This record gives sequence, structure tokens and C-alpha cells, in this order.
Amino acid sequence: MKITMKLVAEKAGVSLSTVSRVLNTPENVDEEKVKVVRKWIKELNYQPNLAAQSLKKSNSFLIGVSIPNLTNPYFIEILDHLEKIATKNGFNIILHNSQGSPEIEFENINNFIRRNVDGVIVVANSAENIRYLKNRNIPHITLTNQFPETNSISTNHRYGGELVAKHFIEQGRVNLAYIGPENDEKYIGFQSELYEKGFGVDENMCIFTPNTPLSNFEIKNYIKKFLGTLSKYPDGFFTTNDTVAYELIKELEARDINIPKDTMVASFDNTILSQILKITSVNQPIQEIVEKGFEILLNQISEERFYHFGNFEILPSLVIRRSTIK
Amino acid sequence: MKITMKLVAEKAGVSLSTVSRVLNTPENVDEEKVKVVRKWIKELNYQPNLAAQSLKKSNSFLIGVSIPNLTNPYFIEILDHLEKIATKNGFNIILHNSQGSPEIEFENINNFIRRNVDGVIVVANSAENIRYLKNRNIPHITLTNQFPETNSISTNHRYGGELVAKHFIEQGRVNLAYIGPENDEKYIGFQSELYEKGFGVDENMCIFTPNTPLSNFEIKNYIKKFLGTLSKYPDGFFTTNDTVAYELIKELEARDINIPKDTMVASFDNTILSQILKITSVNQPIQEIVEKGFEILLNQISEERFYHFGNFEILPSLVIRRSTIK
DNA sequence: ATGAAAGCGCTAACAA
DNA sequence: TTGTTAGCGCTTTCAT
Repeated sequence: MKITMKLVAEKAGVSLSTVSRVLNTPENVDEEKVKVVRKWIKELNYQPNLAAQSLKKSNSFLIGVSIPNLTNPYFIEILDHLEKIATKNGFNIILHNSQGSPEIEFENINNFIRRNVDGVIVVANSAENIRYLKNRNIPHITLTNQFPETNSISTNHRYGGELVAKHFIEQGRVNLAYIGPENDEKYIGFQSELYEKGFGVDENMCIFTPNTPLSNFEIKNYIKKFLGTLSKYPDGFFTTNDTVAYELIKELEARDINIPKDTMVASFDNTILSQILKITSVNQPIQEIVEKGFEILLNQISEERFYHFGNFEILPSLVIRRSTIK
Repeated sequence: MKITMKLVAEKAGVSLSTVSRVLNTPENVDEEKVKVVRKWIKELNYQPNLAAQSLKKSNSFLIGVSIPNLTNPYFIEILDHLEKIATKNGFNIILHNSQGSPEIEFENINNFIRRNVDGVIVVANSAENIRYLKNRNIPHITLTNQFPETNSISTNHRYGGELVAKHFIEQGRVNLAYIGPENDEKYIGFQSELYEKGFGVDENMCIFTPNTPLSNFEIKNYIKKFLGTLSKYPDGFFTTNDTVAYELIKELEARDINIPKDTMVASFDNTILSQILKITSVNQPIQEIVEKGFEILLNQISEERFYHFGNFEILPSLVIRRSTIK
């Protein structure tokens, strides 16, 4: 048997609206009645039906979260912070995995729309999908990556790449390789810092991966194939994230390459993976990113529309560990 | 501007109910009209409002998921499988972190009720909360742990403990310690296997932790304090999960204790942590657990009530790695 | 095959 | 201060 407001009203001997008022504006209700109603609410452990509320008020206190995968610890940390801050603010999270696919991401977003979510947070795979959210006037932010004409919170990846290049140069390593998407800002920063100091990146020493997040299995295959083609190893590797670094290190160790003696490894994200494996990694202050992002989202939600704030950028730092200390 | 069924009906020049029929029982609608309506649905990218559907049909296609934390990779793997299987079956997941607290868990469950979820999946902290779900007649299952008179999917922890004890004995290590909750089945199995073979567990060599999931910080403190009190180290440690093993190993390494030479470490869950750190660990077949659990939940959901299936048990296996090989 | 109308549980405008 | 009522977007029964 369903415990509805109607039931509470009957038990308490008042009308529906009185119960509703006790819940929303108790100051407008006779004290005695407030007491009786509250007693019955407690007695029955009445929980208001949020679907009905949502229908009536056309906000749902739901936030759709779409992330590319749940194997990258970086996304998990984001999710963890998101859940906490959302709950604190009275929102619930609907979680979707996009598996790095723009099509699945589009389906996720449509599902969020069906659920009448108040806002969307997306670690996005596709600019198209972001435009869709914008055209539908749905409050949203993207995390981690930047997209034109929308709201994103991200660390300055280019600066992160520069930090890594500087550190490698300081360690006397200038014959360097990169593994990750070619058009990534972190690679551009890495490259330009090297050129500026009179060095360069040999692109034959790089693996340029597709722009979509890869499964661990795909990563491993790329690396295996690549290492097989090398006649000599670079002085150091810069990888696009910790998961890639993890797979790389496994492959290097399998080939009896010593880290950091024979070659060094630096990566991006500073997740628990790099902490465990003692990998030098670029730290993105996750809590700060999530808090700022949520604030911008709430601003849009309270105006009930998408609002263009632009990109909010946070400077990363480099955490130096065993993998790059000579 | 909201894109509702009414708008589609107007554009297509038919009534509301016809649009609804096109969506639900198109075989009962004139072919031509189906075409026109579908054209407009596509044109407007109409997405039905699930809150309204939910209100009307009193099912929500929502599943509430409450897990104790997002730092234990074991729970993440569960979550990952859950999201995929739920989406595949047309359900969405509302995610809550209970932070190991029965009170927060109770709040989470009440929130699920407010959301009118069709079912609840909980990696539970409290038998009381499970009873609450049962009394409310809400379809639910618990994962990982068993509770009386409800539905749980779990691996046989006792058997897992036995496997670890057997393995230690085979390695010639019988002076053993345990870190985890005292009343845990895996400890009971560990202990009884040792006794059976004529050995024992020195309880002074154990850390009995509270029954609630601990933060990494708390774990570290327990271990630090404990190791400080030891005059000599046990032959081997059995830890309640990989996270504890990780903290233990860090502390042992800081004290220059060699693993596996000076002491061995075996743990539980076989998450990515134990894979990375090469820790022997008891594997719980997560995919199997999640699939079986979801099946039992769907059974209840289709009957629209809680149904007592009992505990469904899966036998774990031991994955042997460097941390216990002499 | 189609439309009108009632109702899911709630809120809010209106009337009393 | 309180109750009555309309309506949020949808499904479904009942007429037609």
C-alpha cells in the first residue's frame, strides 16, 4: 500500500493542501495542525513522491552525469566528489557511462532529457553533443575538456605539458616520446616548451592515439606494437594519462627496461595509480574543479536556462616521483 | 519551450492519445498516422517525460544503488557492471554513497523511496535498513554481505579464508596475522582451517577493525599503531581487502620489511590494486554476482514486490601472486 | 481506429 | 488559516 499525501491528510483529518503546506510553508498553518500532521508523517514514514513534485514544479532535482568510463580512477574521483556535493545540495545523480562513444553519449543526454534533469555534467566525447545541450537550453557544464561557446572547467593542459617538458630537461633527458592524442593541448605545451629550449620531439617516437578514450586492452595493443618497432628507446615517455602509463610500464618491465635508469615515465592526472606506481604525474585539483563546476551549474539551474560562462581554467602542478628521478 | 506530447499531437494534427498509441501500441494505429506522428517526433526530437510516465504507471525504471564508498575499486567494478546491465534493461541508476554509515544509508533509502525507484541494490552497512526495505515491500538485493531473511548475492567468504590459510600453510608460513573485522566469515574460515591442520592464530597478532568500512586514513593509523607494538613480525598477513593490504604494504616497506621474504601478504577482492601491487588475493567473480543479482531484482520488480529468494552464494578462487611466493 | 476524459501525487492560485 | 480546484505530461478506459 502506497503512502501518499492523501493518506496522511485522511489520518490527520485535514485537507491535502494543509499537508502540503506543513511540508512547504508551515508558518502559514495552525500550530496544532502542524503537530498532528507531522506526527502522522513520522508515524507512516511518509516520503513525498518526487516524480509528482517534478511534474508539477518542472524541476527534478536530478543531475545527469555522463563519463567516458569507470576504469580511469580520475573519473571515479570526480564522480565521488560530485555525488557528495550534489547530495549536499539536495540533488541526485543519474549516472551514465558513455564508453567514449559520441553515439552512446547522445543517448545518455536524451535519457537525461526524458528524466527532466535540472542540469547535466559531462566529461564529453563530442562537441556535437555539447551543442545539442546548448540548443535545448539545458544547464550544463563539461569537465576536463574545453569546448567552444560552452562552459567548461578544466586544468590548463598545455601548462601541464610544459611542466613535464621542463622537468625532463632538468633531468637531462631530451630525447623524448609522447603517447596520446596528437591534437591534445598537453602535447602542444610539451612540444613547444622543448622547441623553445632548443630541443624537439621526434614524431616517430610518438604514438598518436584516437581522440576517444581507449580501453586498457586497446592501449596495451598500441604500446606493444609500437615498442616492437623501436630500435632504441627514448630517454623518457610522456603519457596522456595514468592508465596509459600503467600499461606502458608493464610492457617496459616485460622487456627488462629499467625505470628510471633506462627510460623515464611521466604522466597526467595524478590518480591513485601514479601514487601506487610512483609515477611522476601532473596533478589536476579535482575537488576544486568539481566545486567550481557545480557552482556554475547551480547558477544556470536557478535561472532555468543555459548560460555561457566560458572556460574556467585551473593551473595544474607536477608531482615528482621515482619514475623520473635519476 | 518544452517539447511535450501535446505539441507533437498538434503538429501532427491528431489527438494526444494517438501519439501515445504510436509510442506504445503502434499496431492499433492507422499506418499513415503512425508515419506522420513519427516524422514529428523525430523532427522535434521529442523525448517522453519519464516523471509523468512514472506517476501514471507507478513504476519509474529507476534503481537505487547505495555503496559504502567510491575509493574501494571493488565497489567501482560492481558499479560499472551495474550501470551497463541496468541501461541494457532500460533502467537508470541513482547513485548514493553511504560512507559506511547506517544513518546515511537510511537517508539514501528514503531518498530512493521518494524517487519511487523500482528496486534497490545495496552494499549494506546495516541489517536494520534491510529490514526497512523488506517491510516497505520494496524489491531489493544486497551484494557482498549476507543478511538474514533477505536476498543477497555473495561469495563464500569463509571458503575464501580457508583458501588463504591453505596457501600459507603450503608456503610453510603458519605464524599468521589477520587485519579486518573480527566477526567476518573470511576470518572464521581462515582460523578454522588453521586449527584443523593443527595450527592457530595468535590474536595478539591481529588487528580487529570496526565493522564499518574505514577510510584509507583510518586504516593507515590502525596499521601504524599496530606495527609499532610488534617485537617481531608474523610470517604472513591476511587482510580483509586490497585497500588494507595496500596501506599495510606501504607501512611494511617504510620499515624495510621485505615481501615476501620477511613476511607475506594475502588479501581479498582481487581488484586492480592487487593486480598492480602483485598481491595474492581472493577473487570474487563480480560480473557473475552482478548478473545474478540483477536477475533476482528484476524478478521481484516484475512481481512488484519484495520476494524472498535467500542467499545466492558463489565460490571464490585464490589468485596467487608475488606477495606470497617464497 | 480514434478522441474525450479521468487520474497518477503533488503544488499553488483562488475562494471562503 | 483552510479547503477546493486546476493542471503538470502522460496512459488507459470508455465511447464512438
